[in-house]
Amino acid sequence: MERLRFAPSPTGPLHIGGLRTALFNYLYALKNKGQFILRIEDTDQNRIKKGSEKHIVESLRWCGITYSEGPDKKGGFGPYRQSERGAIYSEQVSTLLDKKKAYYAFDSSESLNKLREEKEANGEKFLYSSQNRMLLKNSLNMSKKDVDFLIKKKVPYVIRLKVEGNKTLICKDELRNAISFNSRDVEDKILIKSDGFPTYHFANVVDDHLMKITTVIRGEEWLPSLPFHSLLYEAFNWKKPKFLHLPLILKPTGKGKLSKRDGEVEGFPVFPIKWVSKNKNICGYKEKGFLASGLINYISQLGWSFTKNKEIYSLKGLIPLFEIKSLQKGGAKFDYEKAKWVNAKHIQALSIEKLISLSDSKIKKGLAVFKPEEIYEIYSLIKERMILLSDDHSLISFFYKDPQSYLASDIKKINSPTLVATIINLENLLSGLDNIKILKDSIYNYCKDEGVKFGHALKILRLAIIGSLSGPDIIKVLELIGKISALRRLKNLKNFI
RNA sequence: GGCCCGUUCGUCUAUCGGUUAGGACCUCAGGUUUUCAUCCUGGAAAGAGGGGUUCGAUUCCCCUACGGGCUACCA
Repeated sequence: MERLRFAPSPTGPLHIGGLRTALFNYLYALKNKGQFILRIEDTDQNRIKKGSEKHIVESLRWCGITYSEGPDKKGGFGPYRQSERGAIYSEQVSTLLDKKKAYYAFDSSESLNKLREEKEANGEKFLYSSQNRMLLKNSLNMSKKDVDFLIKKKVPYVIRLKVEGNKTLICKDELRNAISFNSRDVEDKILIKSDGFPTYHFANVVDDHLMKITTVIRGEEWLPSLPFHSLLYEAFNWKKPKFLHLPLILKPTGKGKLSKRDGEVEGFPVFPIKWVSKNKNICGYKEKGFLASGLINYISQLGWSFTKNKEIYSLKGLIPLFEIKSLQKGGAKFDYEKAKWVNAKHIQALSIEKLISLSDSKIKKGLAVFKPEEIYEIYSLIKERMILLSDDHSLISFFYKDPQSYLASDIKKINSPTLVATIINLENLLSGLDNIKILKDSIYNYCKDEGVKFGHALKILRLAIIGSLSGPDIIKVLELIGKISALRRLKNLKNFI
């Protein structure tokens, strides 16, 4: 059985790159009737940000990406937070030490940094690797007695993997096939840090093995670590999972991959749901007015493709379609316009009842003066114009609130020497009307008689009623708000000009 | 700099050696709706460059260019 995992670090909010990784793991697991689990990789105590784990969990929940095991769920392979698995890592690293596949290193990070700088100044490169590990301060070139002495004296140390030099390593990526590296370029990376915590590399490999992960789907930024991870599996003599590295999601403009900071700059969200930290409150897709299904649908197509000339799918609908071979290798630029278009399609697929239930309390309060069937009518009118759920504010408020002002450019568009006269005529027409249902015909006939363009008359009416030159069917709006409100609004416009 | 990955319309993508290189977003032009929008029709728009292999290359190989990632006791 396939077992997939999403393994984020709680160093900040989950962003849409991470969400897509989670999504593809989820899709692949479900497509193969396997399991999808969540594991929190909190091995860097310094970078943990409070609230991150909660943000990750709630984002996934909002999106409907469910996992069967995780920090907040029981499972047979827990705990699911790496910070709670310390004993496991100590035990595992000691087997590596016993097998002489790993060694103690006593070099301080300061001394190594200095070495790196010196080498770089000469245009050279420093690697803690087979090339020069014998020149450094580690258990490979010390007697056991000296090593024990240093450890006993509590001299800080790390544990590194011993990587054999000058071997060709062929690693397999499910998307790119064989990738070859030379092991001399692979560092003896740290397995256990001096604070006793494992590094990402070590904890990740140990946990994937112990949690029986069969396929690892992660971002392309991990591709350079693949040879190291492979070597680690080999050092343990463990069976490797399949690896698949997803193309990165790129910034819409400029260079590089999309990062957590881009949203604020580019004017679109980068988090599924809002992120609240100390004195900041950053809006997410949910708050922006996206449907979870719309967001998921859009990001699923970054690095994958809309198949069969159909582009709108629910999360569930995506599952049977998911296939590794239909994944893209190159990075994909994020396109907010298209994301909105996809979202609009998802809104259009909603029932009116559902749409009504999704509106916030402010709107519900404003609409309280209307009868239920009228409210239904209002939402039917605006639904097709909605791109974001939050568009309801601008689309609905004029039903219960008179326009407060008009754009000078709009006034200019309707202005003519006969403007005031036309407004007065419209007022008269309206007030003399017994049945508002025949309003449209009355205006039409009036226009015909007076030689006024029907479109022009309706423009004036629209500006007066909703305060804008574009909006839903103005006749229907007028029927809903009633004669009294309409007359008041016409008067307001007349007074304004 | 080193190592690795990638490259089809502006953007997301289809194409499993032979196609008028298809679709979607965006955009432009028409049309329907006696108003707005929806919607419909149509247009513009691409194989980075150079070498091979082949009867034939967007597709396979090599080189170059460009883009990206990694290069921490961060993930």
